[in-house]
Amino acid sequence: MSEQTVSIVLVEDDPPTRERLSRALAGEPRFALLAAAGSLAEARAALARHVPTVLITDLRLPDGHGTDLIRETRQATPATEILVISVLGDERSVVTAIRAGAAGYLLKDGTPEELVGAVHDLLAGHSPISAAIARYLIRRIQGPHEPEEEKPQLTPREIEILYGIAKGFTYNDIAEQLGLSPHTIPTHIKNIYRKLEVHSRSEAVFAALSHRLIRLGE
Amino acid sequence: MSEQTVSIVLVEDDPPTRERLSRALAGEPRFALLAAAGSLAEARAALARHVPTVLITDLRLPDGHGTDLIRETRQATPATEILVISVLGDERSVVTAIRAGAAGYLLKDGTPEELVGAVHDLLAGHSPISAAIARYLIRRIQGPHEPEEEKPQLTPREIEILYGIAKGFTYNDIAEQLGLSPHTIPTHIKNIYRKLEVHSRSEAVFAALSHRLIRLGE
DNA sequence: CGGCCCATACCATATTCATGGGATCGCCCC
DNA sequence: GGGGCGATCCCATGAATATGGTATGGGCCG
Repeated sequence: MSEQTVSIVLVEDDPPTRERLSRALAGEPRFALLAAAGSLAEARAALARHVPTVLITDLRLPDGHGTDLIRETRQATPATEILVISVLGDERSVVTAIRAGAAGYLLKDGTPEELVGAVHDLLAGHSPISAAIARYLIRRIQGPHEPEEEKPQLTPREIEILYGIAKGFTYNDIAEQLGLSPHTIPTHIKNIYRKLEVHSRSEAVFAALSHRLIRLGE
Repeated sequence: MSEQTVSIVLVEDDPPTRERLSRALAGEPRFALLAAAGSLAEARAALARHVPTVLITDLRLPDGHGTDLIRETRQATPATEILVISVLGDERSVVTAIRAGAAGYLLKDGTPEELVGAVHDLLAGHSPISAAIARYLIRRIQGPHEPEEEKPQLTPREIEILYGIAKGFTYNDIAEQLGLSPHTIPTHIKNIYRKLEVHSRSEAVFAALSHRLIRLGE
């Protein structure tokens, strides 16, 4: 990727841990630790002076939350890769931090080698993630464990008509598009209403989208 | 988690690689390699006989695709943890495999220790993921890089009314709910139509959902 | 073959909507 | 202080909708 120096800003409130992480980073000659902050304020001050290649930050800080720092850094210097190192392994923390712009997330139980490796991963465009964390991401990707809820099933024709309704067409428009008699449309719509348990076009659109019977997309 | 034996089925078409992985797993006394299959057919036969604790599989197989195996196994024996080991690092393969039910995904360049560690991670309910793979997941979580498309912006009042429409309420219903005069509703709706460039209630609901002005959820 | 469901077609009526007007009252900003 | 805009209110009319019927033909399946 490059033989150049990798500048790093480290944010970690616990002094012994901060020391430990600093030493771990110092083990790699190419790494230049620009600053080691112990609070959000210190971190902001450091980031105002330096633009690091990598930002390594804790989430729980004495004067605020690391996700704010992540968001700010993403805004100010999007090229900076952000690695979270935290003891917080709950889903909310993880997802929030990643949404804020973190590219990696390690739990605090790693070895020095793992930390150095993680930074290298980041520079290679990869995303070092502790296995315990990754499970959350996997679950997110797999989607909300659909309990195969019995969705009210509509016939293909009814689906077509629903799309017509969603697009705001009138009965006559729909009839013309589908090559039907205008008198046929109300019957289909009546059936749709019954199946979806609704009583108006707009409610039907909303319900159909909720049940994923039709999809968004213009 | 347990001191019991961990039964494993391995699926990998390349004989030397299969040998290498088998040996890596054999290094752990608690692991019992039930079968080492070289094709989808062999894998299915093995899984018909055994129900392993962990299934380790390649994606590209001579007689089909590993994701099918993953899907089948998820269906048949949901308790089996599934680990993908593949050279395929593209986003499609990764996401498809995970959606199919894989709980871990390693690239094929790992050390024997990493493979054994990954299996232990799986048993602990974690998700071992190669850093190169994880970047895709992160990006998915971070959401479709919103191009900050200027969505037509509605006033809070208009949003409220839109929800009313989506739920199928009539003008009078909405007016009553919001404590407004029934005569006020049409005016708001006219404004909504203008902003969304639509001409009916149902189309407005559809457009509003497309633009994420209102959200699904009953 | 008889039954069930989908798709189709038609009629009638009361309700609701869409849309054109016009109008008042705050609030913010230049 | 004037202009813009959001929010509110009111009226009127024609168009579209919701909803109750009834009815026919074509598949599919036991």
